[in-house]
Amino acid sequence: MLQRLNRLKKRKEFNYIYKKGQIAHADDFFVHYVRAFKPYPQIGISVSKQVGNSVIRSRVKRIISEACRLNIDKFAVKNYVITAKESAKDKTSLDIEKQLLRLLKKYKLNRENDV
RNA sequence: CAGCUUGGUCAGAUGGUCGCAAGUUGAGUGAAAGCUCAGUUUGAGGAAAGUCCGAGCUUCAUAGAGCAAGGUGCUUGCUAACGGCAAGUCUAGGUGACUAGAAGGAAAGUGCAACAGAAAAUAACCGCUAUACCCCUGAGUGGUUAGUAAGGAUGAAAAGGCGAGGCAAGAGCUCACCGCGAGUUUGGCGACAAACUUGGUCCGUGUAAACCCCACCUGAAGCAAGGUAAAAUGUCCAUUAUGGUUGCUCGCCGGGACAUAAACACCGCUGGAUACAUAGAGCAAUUUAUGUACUAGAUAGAUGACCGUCAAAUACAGAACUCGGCUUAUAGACCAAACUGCCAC
RNA sequence: GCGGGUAUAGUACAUCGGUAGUACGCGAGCUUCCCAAGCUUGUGAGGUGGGUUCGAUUCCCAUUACCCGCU
Repeated sequence: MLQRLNRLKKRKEFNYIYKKGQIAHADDFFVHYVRAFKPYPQIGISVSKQVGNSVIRSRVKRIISEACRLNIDKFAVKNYVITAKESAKDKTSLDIEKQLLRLLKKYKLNRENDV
């Protein structure tokens, strides 16, 4: 699980990011991102009811969260909302982690690229 | 041995690495609230689900009156309470163990019973008969008359069934057997059962999961309840008003309602009608006594990821104030009891 | 989390327990040189599973899906 510091909390912040942010796509999820409010990256995770019942949703959320936690150093200092697609329910944590890293590279969200 | 019925138990374990939440101990920092680091303990189910019942708790009046509305409906018991559970009764199903049942009242009243059929509920349309009676006639063989529910294609349902006697023809008209009703006695706390007696006006069919009647029960809203702290602006109404308490009437209480903005910190928040074991009471549900055990409490919302071993690790599924039930979903494994069939002795 | 509602033809809606109807749509025909409009005609449905009843879309129970309200 992510540290408390790196979580997004307020509904307002989520709405702001949905409204103003840019979108990056991967196979099983997509990411809204926008400039940071704080000097460290913050991540919120959203899994809609279409993905499955509460057990499956919870599992998807944890896997994504775990992938983010292990790679939190590689995120550029921005705010992110990661939304899971319906296909994410059968994936393992390795798959998700691989996709996340590829996405960060592709959209130049690595920390080295941050200015 | 095979099949079947019922009841119950479990719901992956274990080691390592990296994490999350809460409590707690220590250290650091800070005026304080708190924050950071290190250690340690604990951390999701049998249904946590559906939200179908019941209760606690909170607010409204102290929970009040009447009407309306809704629920339940065999008996006895259990329970804080219940639409739940247990033990029985009756009916239906099964060879049986056993299973299922919203199972009061149709003679308080109203409604409905399509199509078909003579008729769907005060049964004479057809048929049968001509004893008695009346009319007519030469004569009954006739009837704008009388008797008659044995027969009549239907229908889910047709006026107790079947046989014999009887009759003009028929008919519980009479009789035997069966069914049904009433009474008495016996057994049972009771639902009810058994035996006996008696009833032919046994001539009010079905439907109450149609309205309804009877008996019993229900004040309303829900932790987004509610409390503590903090709390800006505008508009409207103002005691014959307005709002709340229930759908209506009464009664009761209070200054209130709406919009925008801001805020959402803490309490409520988890130890209780609690679970298990033993002993006593009871057929049982349950209960009494004693002992032992208890440590989820989040708030964008904690239980995860990876690797190894156990033949295999896989079902349904994730706490959000708390309990008691019901209903629904569910891989695999195990235990106990009973029944039926076959084989052997 | 709590409270409430709906499900009928491809679509929008009706229906007192007794063969489920209307409009638009879709198919065919007529009309026209052709199309549109018009006329005639046809097609096609009770969310799922039980129960009550002679009989259920309707009454009762369970279940599934969808919608609405309370921040």
